[in-house]
Amino acid sequence: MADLVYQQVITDLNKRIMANEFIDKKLPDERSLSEQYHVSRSSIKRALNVLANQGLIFKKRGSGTFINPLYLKNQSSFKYEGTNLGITDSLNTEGAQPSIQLLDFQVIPASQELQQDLFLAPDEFVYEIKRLRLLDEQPFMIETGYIPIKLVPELNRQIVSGSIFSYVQKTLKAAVTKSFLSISADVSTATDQKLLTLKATEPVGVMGGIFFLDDGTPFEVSNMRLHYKYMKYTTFVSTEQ
Amino acid sequence: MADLVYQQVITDLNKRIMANEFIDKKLPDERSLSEQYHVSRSSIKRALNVLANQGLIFKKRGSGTFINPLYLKNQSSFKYEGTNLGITDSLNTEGAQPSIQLLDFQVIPASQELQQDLFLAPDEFVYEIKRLRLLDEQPFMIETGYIPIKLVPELNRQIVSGSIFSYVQKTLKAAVTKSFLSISADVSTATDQKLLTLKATEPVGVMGGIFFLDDGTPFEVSNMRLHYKYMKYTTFVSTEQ
DNA sequence: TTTTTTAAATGGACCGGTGCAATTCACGCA
DNA sequence: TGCGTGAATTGCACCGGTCCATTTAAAAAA
Repeated sequence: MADLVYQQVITDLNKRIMANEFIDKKLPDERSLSEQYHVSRSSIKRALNVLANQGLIFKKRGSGTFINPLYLKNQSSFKYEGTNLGITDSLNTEGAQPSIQLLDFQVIPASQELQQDLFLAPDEFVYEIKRLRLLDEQPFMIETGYIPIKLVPELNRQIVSGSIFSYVQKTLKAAVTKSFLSISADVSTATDQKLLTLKATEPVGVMGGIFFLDDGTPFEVSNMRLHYKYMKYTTFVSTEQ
Repeated sequence: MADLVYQQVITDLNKRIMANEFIDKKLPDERSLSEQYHVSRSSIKRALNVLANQGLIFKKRGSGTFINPLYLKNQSSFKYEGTNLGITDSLNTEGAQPSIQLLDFQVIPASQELQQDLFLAPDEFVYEIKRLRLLDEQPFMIETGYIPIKLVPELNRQIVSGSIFSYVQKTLKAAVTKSFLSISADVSTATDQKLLTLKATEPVGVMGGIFFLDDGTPFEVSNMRLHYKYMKYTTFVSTEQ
């Protein structure tokens, strides 16, 4: 992935953990790891912190560092798939073929709320992009996105029918790596039902997000309505910091 | 909160940011902050990293550190409330009066799935606790929790009618600080509709979680069905680490 | 004036260290 | 046998430094 020291340690520890090398569920102490890997203890700590934030290990002062047993026996319903922006560009498709159907594409003046969220002046314009996302022909998500035209002036129907994020990464050389995300549920509308092939009683999952570029520029406001069986957001939460 | 150096820096920077002290949305550089606060640059970096992970600031190498504008103008629909376990013990009640109604409380053998998730032997027992949570008399959540009896042998109806987590914190002196969390949506069942006063077409939000003690001991498996208007999970996500 | 080059500013990675706090464990005493 | 007590183990906070990559700005050249 990268040539950074602490990331190499992460990668290697991950391998060793998954290979069940630490039978007693206990990792070597930080000082030993520092010697084993020939890196400073700081770098070891950094690597371990990342793993702890992912819920893969637990650290206990005075006692040691231990592997989260639930990570090994992940035949359970819990399968944490690492950080993702909640966006389907980085979706774990698991063999299914993702596709996109463009519903609508136009340029409109930014509403007041969009002005705030995308940090725009009152007279600026945004693309409004409505898309239907499918997995193996099965529609699962209606996505309405708003992107300032000034950020990507040359957007067109063809680009928008593919992955916008990867297009941006190539042309602007700026990755979309951060987002505010809000997750809720809602009654399905007639449109939802038609597009997502839902029964009247079946709901949608709603994910709203503001996506940012590396440098903090708000890039897109997105509203996603998902077939309720396809929305499953999993995460590891820690109140410590 | 604590007497830790980097946390003091976080607290103070937070204040200064909210007080709009940095009019140009730019923070002093790390080396200056290090001098101002009379702490090492490492500690400054640590503090800034926390703030960056919360989405409050963005760092740009070679350029500086900038405040996320959306944090100041938070009159928008986005109001990020910091890390929480998704549990209502730490709920932002905002004036509303939370209460609990105990629906059911018994001891049962751990199912196979519970054995895995709570790391139990086949012959161990768990409490099954069904509770209805309300805000100002309005029921909003049906919660079914499973806790190994060996962890809290002296649990009773009275304790369970209040906050289990704060009871644990007092008696075991071990806080519940981490959780796997899974968020989805579902059609409401007849029971949901009755208890949460939902119409037949209205859905529930579903939050499933495994909660851990500080030391990594799986403490509780919880399944929560929420009135869909009360489920709103917000978070800041970054793919970098 | 415009372009190119150079230097300064600024965050990132990493090191190797000090002292401390929580836990564990062995040893000695009762 | 059981219970302290103290030493060893282990992670935590923090320091202050080196060198580097990226960005911006100033200086020099065209």
